Amino acid sequence: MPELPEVEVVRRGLARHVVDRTIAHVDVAHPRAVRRHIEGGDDFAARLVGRTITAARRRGKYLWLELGGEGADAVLAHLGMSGQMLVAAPGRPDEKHLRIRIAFDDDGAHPSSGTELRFVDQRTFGGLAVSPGGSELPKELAHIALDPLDHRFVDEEFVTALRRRRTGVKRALLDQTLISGVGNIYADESLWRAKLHWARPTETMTRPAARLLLGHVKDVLTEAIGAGGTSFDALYVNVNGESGYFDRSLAVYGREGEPCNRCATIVRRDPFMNRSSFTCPKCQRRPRRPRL
DNA sequence: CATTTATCCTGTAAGC
DNA sequence: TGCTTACAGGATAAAT
Repeated sequence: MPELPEVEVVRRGLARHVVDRTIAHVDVAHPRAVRRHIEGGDDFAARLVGRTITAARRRGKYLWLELGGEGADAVLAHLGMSGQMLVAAPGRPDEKHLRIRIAFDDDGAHPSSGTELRFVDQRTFGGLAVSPGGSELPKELAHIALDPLDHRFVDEEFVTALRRRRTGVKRALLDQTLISGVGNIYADESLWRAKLHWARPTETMTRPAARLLLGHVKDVLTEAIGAGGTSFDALYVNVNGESGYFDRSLAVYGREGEPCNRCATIVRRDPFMNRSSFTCPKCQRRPRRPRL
């Protein structure tokens, strides 16, 4: 599932393969993939043709491709649960869930000349849209907090904001308006490293405890990027179709019934927000007054 | 206003 | 074997 590390790996692939290339054709095969582009698929395509991609950027789980020329618009993308950005040879057979195809007008100078960009998305929670230019950050992302790997992220502001919340610590980690980029997998991994239960009320966390948690969040995200991301359900791949291998380093996520790496206690799974939370019941004590 | 819940979607796997 | 059901979960609209 694409969280910050997976999106960052994809962003790096896009920076390598499509930046400095000019768009020649755009085919929208499924309207749902551009549902956030209010003007529709035809307008989406028309706005891209002839534009040159000048940069690939990311905040949290969002990424965007900056477009040169008038307007300085951007193609804003979210991978949702199963979105893939694939760099493919044009002759390769279409993927079953191919949603958008972007072809380029290459003169042979770019190392990736001749390839096309495909947005493939099985569960259709992801999508692309053109975001009007004029600001450094696409305006649709104004409510998305800085992610913890952004150099502008201020640790002490996060610590203060976290402790001001009146909710469970995992809910807070998943709140993209508080800290962006963390999803279910890395939330569980960070909490395990910090020895915190997901239902721990944020208001009971000390500042040092919050700092330690944040440090673990940064560590796990950084390590996962280094491993090429987590391909737990094989729906996540990089732009070349390759899986990441951080799943081998997961301590609790998806390990129900297996022994904790620290104390060998059996990892348990709890229902949480229409999904699951994985914890070691010994390392991560359930609070007396849990906030679900 | 702050917080929580329901909803979107499809493929896989478990259960009967 | 074949059908039904549960599950995966990010973002957001709607509800509390």
